[in-house]
Amino acid sequence: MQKFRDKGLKLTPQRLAIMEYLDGNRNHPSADDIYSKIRKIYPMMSFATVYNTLETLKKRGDVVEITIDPERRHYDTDTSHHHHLICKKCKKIKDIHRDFSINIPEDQKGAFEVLGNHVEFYGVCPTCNTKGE
Amino acid sequence: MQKFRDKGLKLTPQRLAIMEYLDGNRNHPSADDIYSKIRKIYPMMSFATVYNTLETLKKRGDVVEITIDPERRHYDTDTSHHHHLICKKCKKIKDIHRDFSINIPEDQKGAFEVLGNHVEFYGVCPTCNTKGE
DNA sequence: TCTAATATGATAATCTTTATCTAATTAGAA
DNA sequence: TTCTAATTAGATAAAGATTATCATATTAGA
Ligand SMILES: [Mn+2]
Ligand SMILES: [Mn+2]
Ligand SMILES: [Zn+2]
Ligand SMILES: [Zn+2]
Repeated sequence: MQKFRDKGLKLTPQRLAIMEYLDGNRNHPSADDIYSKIRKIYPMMSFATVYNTLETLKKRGDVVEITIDPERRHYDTDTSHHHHLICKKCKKIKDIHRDFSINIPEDQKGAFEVLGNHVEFYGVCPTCNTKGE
Repeated sequence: MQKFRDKGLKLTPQRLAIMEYLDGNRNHPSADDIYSKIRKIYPMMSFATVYNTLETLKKRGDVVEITIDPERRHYDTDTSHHHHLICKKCKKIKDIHRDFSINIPEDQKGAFEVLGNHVEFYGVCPTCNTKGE
């Protein structure tokens, strides 16, 4: 938490609430997840502030945006290089920590400058599999 | 094209225009790409019909939805298993045909039923790299 | 030709995300 | 502690993408 007290980042109650919520959170929440949860405790929280803060944290590299759910964006506080497993039914996102050594064949890469990769595994989580039938 | 003339799919001029546009298209167009292009020739085309048709084609398995651009959904007529390379600047999407044998380590998979995977490579395409500087 | 089933498209509605702008707050200097 | 410049919050509007409604038009067959 203290790691935010620098680079001219002003600390406000709202930011602190968001950062506290995110700290150690491995659920890849959406903006709405964050807003809904926090407003219960801090009803003065605004949606705009959630987006503003996420934008700020993203720029600082404290949070990374995940494009894996077509419905909405999710945010990850684990900024290390890793991959994800998403449940097609409940959209729960799980981390996959493993360094797959995948590289694009030279003939397909051409002059494209490849900066990174992300593997999305998809399927059905144990919970949904049980409930389903 | 003739492959659509079955399973009770009614052929309308609008659908034919969309299918013709998609046939062999490797650009992973968005709904808007499709709509914008087609309306020049068929001004009677409606956005709703584009979405309706994409939904129909998706259900039939003739088209697959791609979640790689947080701004909008893209559609792929190549339904074989393959991966993508996206330019962070212009959002151009390129196919990567290669079967990476990636599997989730057992200890991380647990009881999760994994149905597939998709690798997203990202970087900067030659065009954007040149223009950029 | 007739008809049942299906599709179109105008329109409204919903949702997510971004933009604007003023009042309030923060951090740091004095 | 007080003051002030810079930043932030949040109400609100706006923008975009996608979905829902539903009356009208069209299609595929009988
Ligand atoms: Mn993660
Ligand atoms: Mn493709
Ligand atoms: Zn699930
Ligand atoms: Zn590019």
